[in-house]
Amino acid sequence: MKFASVIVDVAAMQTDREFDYKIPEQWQDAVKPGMRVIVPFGPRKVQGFVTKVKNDSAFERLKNISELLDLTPCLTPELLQLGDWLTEKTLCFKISAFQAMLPAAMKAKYEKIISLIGREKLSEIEILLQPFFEKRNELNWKDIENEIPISVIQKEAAKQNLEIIYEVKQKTKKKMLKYISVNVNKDELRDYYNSLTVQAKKQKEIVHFFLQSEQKSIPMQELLSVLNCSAASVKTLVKKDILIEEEREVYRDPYEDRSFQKTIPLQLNEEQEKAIVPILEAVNDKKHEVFLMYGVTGSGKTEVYLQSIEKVLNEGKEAIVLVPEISLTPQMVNRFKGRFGSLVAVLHSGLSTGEKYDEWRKIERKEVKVVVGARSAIFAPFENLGMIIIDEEHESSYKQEENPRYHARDVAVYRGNYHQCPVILGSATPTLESFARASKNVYKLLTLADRVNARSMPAVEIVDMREELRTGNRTMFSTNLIEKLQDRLAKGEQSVLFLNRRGYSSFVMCRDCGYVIQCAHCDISLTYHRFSQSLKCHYCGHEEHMPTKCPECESEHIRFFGTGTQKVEEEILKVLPEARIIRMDVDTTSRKGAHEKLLTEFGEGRADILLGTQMIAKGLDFPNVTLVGVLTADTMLNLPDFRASEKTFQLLTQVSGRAGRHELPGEVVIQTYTPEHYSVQLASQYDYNLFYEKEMLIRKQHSYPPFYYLSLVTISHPEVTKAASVTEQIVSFLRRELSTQTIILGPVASPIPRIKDRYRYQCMIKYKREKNLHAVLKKVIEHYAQQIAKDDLIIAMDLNPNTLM
DNA sequence: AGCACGCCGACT
DNA sequence: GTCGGCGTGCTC
Repeated sequence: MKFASVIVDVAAMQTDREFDYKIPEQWQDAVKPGMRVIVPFGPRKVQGFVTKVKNDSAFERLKNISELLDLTPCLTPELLQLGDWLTEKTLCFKISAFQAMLPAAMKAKYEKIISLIGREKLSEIEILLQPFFEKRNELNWKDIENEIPISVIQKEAAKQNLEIIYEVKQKTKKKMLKYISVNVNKDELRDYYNSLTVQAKKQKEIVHFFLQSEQKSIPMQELLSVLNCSAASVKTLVKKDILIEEEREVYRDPYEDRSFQKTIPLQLNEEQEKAIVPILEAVNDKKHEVFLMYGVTGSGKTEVYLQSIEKVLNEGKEAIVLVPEISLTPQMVNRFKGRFGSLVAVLHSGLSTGEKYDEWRKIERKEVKVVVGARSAIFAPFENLGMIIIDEEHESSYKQEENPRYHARDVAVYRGNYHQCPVILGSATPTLESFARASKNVYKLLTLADRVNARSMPAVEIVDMREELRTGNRTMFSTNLIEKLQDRLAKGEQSVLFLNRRGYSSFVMCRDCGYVIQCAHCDISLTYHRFSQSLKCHYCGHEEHMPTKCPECESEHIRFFGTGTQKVEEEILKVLPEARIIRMDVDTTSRKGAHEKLLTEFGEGRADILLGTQMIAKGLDFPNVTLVGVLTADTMLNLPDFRASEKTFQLLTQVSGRAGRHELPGEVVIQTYTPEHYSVQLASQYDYNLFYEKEMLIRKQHSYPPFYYLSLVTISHPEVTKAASVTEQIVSFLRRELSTQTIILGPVASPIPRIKDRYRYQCMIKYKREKNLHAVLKKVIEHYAQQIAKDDLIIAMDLNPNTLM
């Protein structure tokens, strides 16, 4: 008799442990750790992951596993182990860690069905229920839960008139297609063809098709349409065992109808050559090393990636490439598919659940060797990993902002160590954390200081918008920028205008009394949405009408402040009426494929100006772009975020890199209200090193990363006093438990003190070495487990948070 | 989490 | 005397 330890799909403190089950006889040899199963759990059935298979169990009254969902484990031994690590490092539930590693399609869906036990009993049951069973024997719980009191159903269930069935369903199935293939050899087939009479015309055609065809099998649909015959005649042949019918899995391929221009490795320049040598060495020596490839925009990092991967493939190994969601553009995909063709799987949020699942299946079945994808692609179930690349290493989207709050960079280092393979972090503006590690030789620094073909970085001009205002220019464009735009228009060159929306919202304010309209449930101002003429809250979704007069003073001078891309577009057209503008923001790119369409349009020169938000900051490479304008450089600087300067520097550098990437020289105009700020100044001079030094000093002064590690505990509750008092208790507990060198700040109200009618307090922990931190924080959660479950208390823990909001 | 069980007040 | 409210505890 064999037993399985199972982690069940119930994300809760009390169920966050293994439960043992008996493995039924027929699956004794089949069940392996890492497989998904369906198990009875209390009165219901849930999905679970087998973590161990063993010969005994300490528990006595064991139940049987109900169903086995996988033929091969979907979690490799490595991923199972990684699950333990994730659970410990991010303080999440084991089940959440497992689910984060798999495509959403593999998460179970639960259904509750009420089934009538015998038709003859229909008259016995509650009159209320009878009409529902008039035509059918089964009802979906969802359809009746609001129609009939639950007690009625429970009573009938107790009387054995009804049965409640708990079903576990898969979100997405494999896409199956019916295939027809030949079941006999060519000679037999020919004999059979000759034996057919003239009446069997269609059958003859079908057999003839297979006789002259190279392929042994063909999708049913295709066969029918090619020969214009009916399914009946095929069925006849299947019945006679000449043909055979089978279901086969097919992939939903999002790139099916696209062809990729095959590319060959480019000649590397001296710098690239110097950078790739240690990488190839590490591959050769099967050595785990982390490389920080610090390469200015346009220095040809991607070509180094491609040639490194080529080496890895030649060694018979696999590679993972992470790219930020936002720059996972077709341009980027093309570069990888162009070089490695069908060996590449692509994983990003633009794909449907089914498409993502299919790409993942290609990885699982080892049909691809390279994965290009966003954050979660770091969990690709490769078993022979030879390299992990994280492009744009500094991007904050590599950190998941929900449980498990992991950073893909940390997972990459873990996996690199497991597989003893190199990890490459690439960026033009590395995070201070990574650059500091490179300075201490923890990471190996590879530098690409020049752009390929020695093109110079575009000249950057900083425009002081306060000065503009003083000279009477009240528009959002400086005279300088308008002149340059006009110039490009005249020359037929293109411009990119970047509107920094982060940290900036279009709030509504009364010009008479200064009243700002806020959300009723959150302490945050509402955002004006022109499209629906309404005010929305970004945190809870609350929506209300745009008022015609101020709710405070009844003044009619109430209007919205702030700038959306729509507004900017209108403003440009006032000054440059002949300009053709493409606008890119969440509104214009929400439809599938819209993003790509707009970029293609711009690339083909069908517009003069590309106007957009964050999403145009990186990856774009258009030869005709010679001007980049940043409308508001400093909106982020005012956020309560210790990384504000770093993010501003990164963004300005990235955006500047969009201009003059080809023959035509580029120019950049940065508009700002704080031109003297070092992040603006140094970005304009492309001086990363000086920025690094300056920012490091400030981080040191304030005990922020990379000098200290950071953890943030956020406590929320519907009552202010409760939230505050619990935070107070937690802070004093932490002060007792943690070392004296550790800095514990709080309790303080969160930067956003209330979200969805919940008051938020936080406590910040700054530490250098704190061996027991994870255990201590876990103790905190355990201590409040009761209140979390019953009293609507939420304690959120973020180890190494990206933002302090 | 989601469900059953059980204890208490309000009702036929 | 029963119905239904929610607090408590368990799920292999």
